[in-house]
Amino acid sequence: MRTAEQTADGESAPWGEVEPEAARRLLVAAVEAFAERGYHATTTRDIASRAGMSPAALYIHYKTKEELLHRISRIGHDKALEILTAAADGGGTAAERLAEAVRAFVRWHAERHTTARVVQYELDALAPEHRTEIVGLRRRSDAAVRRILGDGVRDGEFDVPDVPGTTLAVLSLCIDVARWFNAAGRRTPEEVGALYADLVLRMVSAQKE
Amino acid sequence: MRTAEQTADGESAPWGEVEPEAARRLLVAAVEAFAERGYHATTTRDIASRAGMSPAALYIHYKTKEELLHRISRIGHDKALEILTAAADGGGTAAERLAEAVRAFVRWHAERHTTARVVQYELDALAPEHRTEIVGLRRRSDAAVRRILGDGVRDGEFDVPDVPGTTLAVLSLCIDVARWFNAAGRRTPEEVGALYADLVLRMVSAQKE
DNA sequence: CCCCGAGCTGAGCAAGCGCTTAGAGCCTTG
DNA sequence: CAAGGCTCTAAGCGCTTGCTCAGCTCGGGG
Repeated sequence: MRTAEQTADGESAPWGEVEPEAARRLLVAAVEAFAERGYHATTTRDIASRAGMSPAALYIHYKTKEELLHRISRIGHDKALEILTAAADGGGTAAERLAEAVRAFVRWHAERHTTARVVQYELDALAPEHRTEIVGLRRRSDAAVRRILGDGVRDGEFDVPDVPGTTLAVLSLCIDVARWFNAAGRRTPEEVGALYADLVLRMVSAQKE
Repeated sequence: MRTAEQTADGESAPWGEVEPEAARRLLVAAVEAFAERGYHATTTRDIASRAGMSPAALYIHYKTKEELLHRISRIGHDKALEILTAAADGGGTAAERLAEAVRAFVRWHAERHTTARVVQYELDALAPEHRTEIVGLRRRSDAAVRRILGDGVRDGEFDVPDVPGTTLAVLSLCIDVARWFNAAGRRTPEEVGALYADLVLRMVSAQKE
């Protein structure tokens, strides 16, 4: 039986897997604080007070401030990898799968840009052993996109002279959405996802003649 | 007569305009430290010792640690704006000017990725009045690229349904180079610049039929 | 020869940091 | 109702932070 992990529409809630509730409140508070000020500029007192608790309460649920960051980074990277492998393994032509990968990945970076900012820009603040773990997940994300491009080239759908370089560029374009996306701005996450899927398809498509 | 501002080949040296020499040494040390660990995680003691001085020496040349960041950010943004306006105002077709803008802008982000990382990712650490000044420079950079795209659409060279959105995507793609570029990696700044110029041209080119 | 201002250092201050500890409150179990 | 365990708080420890200040050094002008 699932509880907090699932919402009515069946989509997984952002931090449903974090239990108990006090630990989740602290983690959500940490995501907001890290995204706003950065990991190093955020104090444990700030996190605790956002969660409505005393500074000491944090250490009942997490050993260190870095463990909080690691949990956030791990969950976020799992989600990112899930989105990209789902698109890579999905049905359809390489173009359809690439468009879906970019659309969904960008949508996640825009919709959850608070989380994504921490996930993408605080890697250096992780302890060495945690960083190598996360880097492994990132390599698998890279492989998923590279596979789609490779399939498209093989099937003659795409014209991509430099597959690794283009993979890097596509992922880079999507990731940077977390930096500039503003929830109060004019574009919705869906609109940005659609725009970016179109731009990426243009980057890789074989020219008609 | 120019001195430290110019090298033998006529290209401007990175921090030539910073005088006297001790102030420049401190600034270069700060760029390295900020890029490696981030502004908030860098101590004034670290900056001073990298420059071979005592912590107190920093405050003879700069009022605060934030003033150092502001000077770095200002010089970096001036350079970025100069690169983009030079390309926008240069001769040739819109496609040639866009390719040159991306090539030069990416090359700068790769070659000087230490500086670029501080310039692009430490905006939030600036004091409010310094931030608004820098945001103004960034808007002018945005306008330079938008102008090239607008010219290309007007002349029928480009097919760009969403000019502001595509401007954002092009700049975003270039800026993110500072995050992932590794000087020890396989690609040279020139190679990345050429690859990215090609990818961006594909994004905006009218399809042949 | 002495003085002087500029550049720099050693020592250190007040504030804030991550984290610990002793114990209070309260829910569960028998 | 008593015992035990879990969650949380108030207080604070040891340390580091950005920054200050009295004084040392040293090249150039009277």
